Amino acid sequence: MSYNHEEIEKKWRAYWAEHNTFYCDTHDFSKPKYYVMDMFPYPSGEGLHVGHPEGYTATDIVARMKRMQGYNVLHPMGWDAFGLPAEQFAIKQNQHPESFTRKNIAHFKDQIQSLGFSYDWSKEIATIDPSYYKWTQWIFAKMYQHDLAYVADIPVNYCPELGTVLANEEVIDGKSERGGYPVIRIPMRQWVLRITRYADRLEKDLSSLNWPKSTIEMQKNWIGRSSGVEITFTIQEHPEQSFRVFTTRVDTLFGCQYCCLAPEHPLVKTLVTPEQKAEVEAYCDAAAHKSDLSRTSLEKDKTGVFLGVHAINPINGEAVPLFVADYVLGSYGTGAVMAVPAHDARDYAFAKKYHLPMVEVLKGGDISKAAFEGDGPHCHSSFADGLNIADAKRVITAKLEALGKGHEVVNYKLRDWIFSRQRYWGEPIPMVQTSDGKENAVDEKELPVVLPELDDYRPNKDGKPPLSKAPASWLHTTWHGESAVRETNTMPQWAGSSWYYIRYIDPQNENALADPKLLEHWLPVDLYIGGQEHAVLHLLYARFWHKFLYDIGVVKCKEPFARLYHQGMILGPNGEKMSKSRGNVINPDDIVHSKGADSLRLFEMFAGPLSDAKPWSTTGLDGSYRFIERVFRVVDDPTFSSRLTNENSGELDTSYASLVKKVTEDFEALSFNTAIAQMMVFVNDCYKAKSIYRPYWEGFVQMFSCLCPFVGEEMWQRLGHNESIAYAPWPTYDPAKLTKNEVTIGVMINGKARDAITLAKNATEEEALTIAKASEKTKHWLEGKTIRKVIYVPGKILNLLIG
RNA sequence: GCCGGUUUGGCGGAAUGGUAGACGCAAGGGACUUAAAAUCCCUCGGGCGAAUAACCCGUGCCGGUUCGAGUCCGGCAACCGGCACCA
Repeated sequence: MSYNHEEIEKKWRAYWAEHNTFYCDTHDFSKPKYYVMDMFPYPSGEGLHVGHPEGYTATDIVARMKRMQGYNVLHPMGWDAFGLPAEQFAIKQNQHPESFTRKNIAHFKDQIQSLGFSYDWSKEIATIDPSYYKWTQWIFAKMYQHDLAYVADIPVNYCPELGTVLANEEVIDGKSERGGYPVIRIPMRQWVLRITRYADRLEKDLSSLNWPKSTIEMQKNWIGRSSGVEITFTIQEHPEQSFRVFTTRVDTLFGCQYCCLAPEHPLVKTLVTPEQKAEVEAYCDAAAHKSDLSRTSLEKDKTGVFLGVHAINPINGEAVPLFVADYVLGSYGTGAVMAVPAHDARDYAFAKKYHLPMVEVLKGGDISKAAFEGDGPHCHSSFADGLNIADAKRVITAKLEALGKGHEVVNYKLRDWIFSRQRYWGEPIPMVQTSDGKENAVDEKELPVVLPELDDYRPNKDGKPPLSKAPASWLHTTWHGESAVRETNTMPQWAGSSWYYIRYIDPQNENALADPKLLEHWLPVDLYIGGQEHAVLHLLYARFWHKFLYDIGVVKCKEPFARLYHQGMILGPNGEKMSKSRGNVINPDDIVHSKGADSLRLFEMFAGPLSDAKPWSTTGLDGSYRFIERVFRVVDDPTFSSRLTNENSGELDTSYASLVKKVTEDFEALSFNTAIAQMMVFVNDCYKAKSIYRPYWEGFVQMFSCLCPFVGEEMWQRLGHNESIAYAPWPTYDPAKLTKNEVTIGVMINGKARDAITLAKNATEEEALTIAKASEKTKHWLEGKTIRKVIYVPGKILNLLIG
């Protein structure tokens, strides 16, 4: 009998299911809690990808270790099940997207269970369950009541050919991803969430998180906090009129040569002179029809039109021309800027194009060649002359404040979140419009607003949502006795994933998102692993909802995910991203069948650091399989198992202590590849040893079972245990066994490694020197030389400087 | 352009500032076998060499700090990811 992965995996999968091995009693507060979760998958028709098991294995290892360490571990899984592919499938096949989605979920679940993850399936949730989206809708309704949701006419990507609105991700270079038809921007009624109200907290609280630096930076950049000064300019020709600009470089105010309004700025229409009117209107019309993309793809070409009026610079009373220019964004700051050609690259380009003057107000560059954006002493700046940027900002701001013409402000790049989609397969937005045109949130007791069945899931040609064709019995309802019409927009896919970590804690609760006591105990999530592609959107949206729930007292902590980690991609064997078109896709089912789930898990963890992209390697997978066989042989093959003894000869003491220490630390640090390397070292040592102390081998099997749970359980049973290995107490080690009395250290001569000596760990410098001098190699190097200096670091190095 | 990350043998990768290359893959050799597979053991950065003798070179490139740098500091390059007229 040898290692038969199929038989072993089948046996233990059934055992875990039958014994409910991984059930987590969330009400049991007697043990410390550990909440570890994965980003839940979208159950596509394609089935599981080999990338999925990577992150899932990582969380599973940690979950298993924590269980053995005595934690009450919550390790759930669920389904992010609304989404476009199911809707498109439904349109094509003219059947409800739910049946397709449920089938995919069943397939995903079977695949995931074949991989031996220790999920507590009693916590399983799907975002498409009405019992789940009831609470997604509840959160939206609460947000509306707290003035965080509003309706606005927002330009959307509309594709006339397809007759539908598209998400930004579905628009590539101004054309629809499917079909390649032109996409235009037209305003449409949309629900919007006021995430901007949370911009400061979303930024500030990033510092409290144990998250990858890159992700924190991405979120910071996305939020885009920027502090500067708002300055009021009055119009020379209409002294009663004024506008405000935002600048981060108030120190250059004396260099302002013109000002620009965005085409959307309300003053454009009212200020423009009759002579300029035609040209300005044509310019603004053109800008309005440009998509964001084509407006920004113009990049270097800065254009604008003079409005015929002038603005007065409050710092020196100078009148400067006022333009409309589409390089100024209507949606950021005040929608107006002061232009300092000498010290801003964009203003420089614009001034060059229209032959506008420029004045250098800060020395250090050459403005005949380019704008100078560095620091230096100011000039042509009156009382700010000679000051650097920071000091000039201070004195000029103070002056503006004294004049009542300026004050410090903070701006954010972050925009409000367009939350509605003109699609069928999403959560209905729980709003109704009464005949007075007012928007009203559906009462909690009326939730959920269940998606109605439709005859036809296609979007309307006019871009109206599919739900507008819902039966009248659904569309027409009442609100507090008044007749009302239901909202037909649905929520984006991000909605359900913005709070699912809360629902896992208490998934059956019918009266609340979850029991408050449980929430207080279990949140935040201790470890959250998923792809970096969610670094901004999902992770920012979830933080936003969490902070809102904090504000209304639902959760007690400020952040949902204390520790976050991103797994790297599994690349094809050729080192390229896996894709059907490249023909380098590896199917996990094939691997589970040929080499077993344990081999797949072990390989993916051993291939390299968790966060790195790693190429698939068939020979590497074979290596993992061989290692499992090598391990299994110790209990399975009598020539090895006969070496297991109950008496400790001591020969594996150091190796075992190193193993336990290293594996415990590395698992905690998610450094699985090095933990596995140490396990291999230990197994190699066991192979060489005359006898293997049984408790050491059992400790090894426990740690190994976190990686390879099927074969781990099998070995545990063969070692004589009747209970699952999952709750066996985590191995400990005697630190004294780690400190060998003798160590080998390097001997350096003038900083170059020349020799190695073995000596007592705590040997003195004199002793080390004596031993080194007795060594042939060192003796050779010292011949005829004088030792000028000795650097001795006990246990590390002996460096002799000679001359 | 800006912000992050990466760069170490034939390959994946190890190295609290202390003998670079752990562990694995591939390759080569040996044992076992009638033979093969499997398994077990050994070798395996480059150069010079008969050598598992000695020496020299070596962690993308150029400099610096240090007794000592893959690791710290300054500059540069290439690649990957994100953002991109945000005033």
